[in-house]
Amino acid sequence: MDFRVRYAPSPTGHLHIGGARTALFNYLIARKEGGRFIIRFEDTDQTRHQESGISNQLDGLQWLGVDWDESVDIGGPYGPYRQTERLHLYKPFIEQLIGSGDAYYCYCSEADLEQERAEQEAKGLMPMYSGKCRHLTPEQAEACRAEGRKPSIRFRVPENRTISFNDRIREQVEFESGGIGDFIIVRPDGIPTYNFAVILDDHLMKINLVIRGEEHLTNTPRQIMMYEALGLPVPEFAHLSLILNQDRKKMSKRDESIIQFMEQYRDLGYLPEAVMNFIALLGWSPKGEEEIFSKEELIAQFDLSRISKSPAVFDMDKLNWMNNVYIKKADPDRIVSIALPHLQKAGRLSQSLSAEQEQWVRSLVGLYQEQLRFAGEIVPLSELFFREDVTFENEEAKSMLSEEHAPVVLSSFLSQVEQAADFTVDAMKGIMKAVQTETGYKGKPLFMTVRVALTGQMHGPDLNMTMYLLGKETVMSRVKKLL
RNA sequence: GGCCCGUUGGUCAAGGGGUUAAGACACCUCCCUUUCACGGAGGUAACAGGGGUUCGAAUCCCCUACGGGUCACCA
Repeated sequence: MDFRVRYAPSPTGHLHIGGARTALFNYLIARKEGGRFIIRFEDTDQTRHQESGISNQLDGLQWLGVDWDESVDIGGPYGPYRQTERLHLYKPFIEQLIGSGDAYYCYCSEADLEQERAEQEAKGLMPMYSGKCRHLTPEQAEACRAEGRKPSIRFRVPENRTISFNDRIREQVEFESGGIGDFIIVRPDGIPTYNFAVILDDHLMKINLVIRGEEHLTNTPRQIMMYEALGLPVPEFAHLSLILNQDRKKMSKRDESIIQFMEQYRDLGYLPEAVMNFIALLGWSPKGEEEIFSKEELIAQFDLSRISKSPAVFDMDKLNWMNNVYIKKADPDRIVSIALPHLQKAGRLSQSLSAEQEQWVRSLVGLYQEQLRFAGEIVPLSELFFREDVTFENEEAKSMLSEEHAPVVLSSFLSQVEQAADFTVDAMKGIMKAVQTETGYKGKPLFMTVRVALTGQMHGPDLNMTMYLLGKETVMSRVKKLL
């Protein structure tokens, strides 16, 4: 039998970390097992649906490096791939359930239900549908219709049933049907609810393993009861634990302690392969000690049995470290192309660059490539190249220039720079060497003096490259101001 | 509150009856370097608590605590 898994998001917004991980795990297992990965959209809630949600999800996954075999854009043998286009497919199943008595019409209005809930809560009971429309006589039903009430359809939850299933991650899980009230499967407007549509779609699309978030765990017994009432085979389930924020709370959409959407990572200059690698490690751990994996390696290594039951806290520090690992290894031109827009957006560079400027940017980004945690970080890191005047970062830096050797070193340095025939990176070495021979200073007194004079900082990237990138004019004017 | 799931260093985590309880991030120290970053070498730091079972429990069972999920005409 073909191995088929799916990611079934609701198209309400951007691709979230949790969704990305669910999609990724489905994708990895599909590729590993030589199965098919399907993306289907659960858009039955008309009030929340956003048209852009579909492309947000797909674009986010594409950026991450996850591809799919069947979905709304490329079609497939079991389409359509959005629920609102599948409404006609659900009809026979609804009729079957009504016919067998496993589902019934319920004429309660939302106001009725709300009142019922309020009464239950007042009595200290937990809200659960009472089942009062279960045994409506034809006359009562007729009366309701005469009042203009439009019925929803509820699933009749069997009494005294224990529903147990073997979750691939959580192992044996059991629920009692007594704790589950009859739930709505079709809204009065004829559109099925998620819990109902999802089982039909999974069945119709021949999904045999459902990998999804833990928030669906308690939906599972409902779904199993429906599969059974319909006489359909029940797929396997694997429920992934949640991803928590750094306060160990479930990430809420408004949570600002964590960057939650793929789009934001892309915009900040994270590398998709790093983000994929990192997300894969959220709740899954490889066999050995290696943690850096290409997509191909992830596919080869991935294994459902190594998924953790406990929730994972999203650790931004580690993501940053991992992204830096990938940036260091990346082709410099690629990092330039990601970093450049950040510099332009910050107003450091104009939108169109001369060939010379382009070369300059290449060197600039190259200077910082080893330490960038994400490409956007180039803006704060390279600040010293863009400001008008040198400002000293602290008193210690300033005092470097009041030492007695400072004027000696600087005036020698200035004349060497003035005389320099060319101002290439290699030429810088010669200049510093000449200053050394002329003044007799070397090491820290020499280099630190020049560094502080040019940048105002005691720490910074390679000095030769810094001088070269500053350019002859800037170097001279910065030194002159200090003499 | 009922039901369900979880709990190994600050974080991710390995381990599944006998281990000096891995490894990674972060942090600290040292080395490299004019400095920073990178890199390298070390270091601090954990089985939520209590009962069992067992010759022996981080590993198995029960209870408690804590965290989370869910109880919708949301997915």
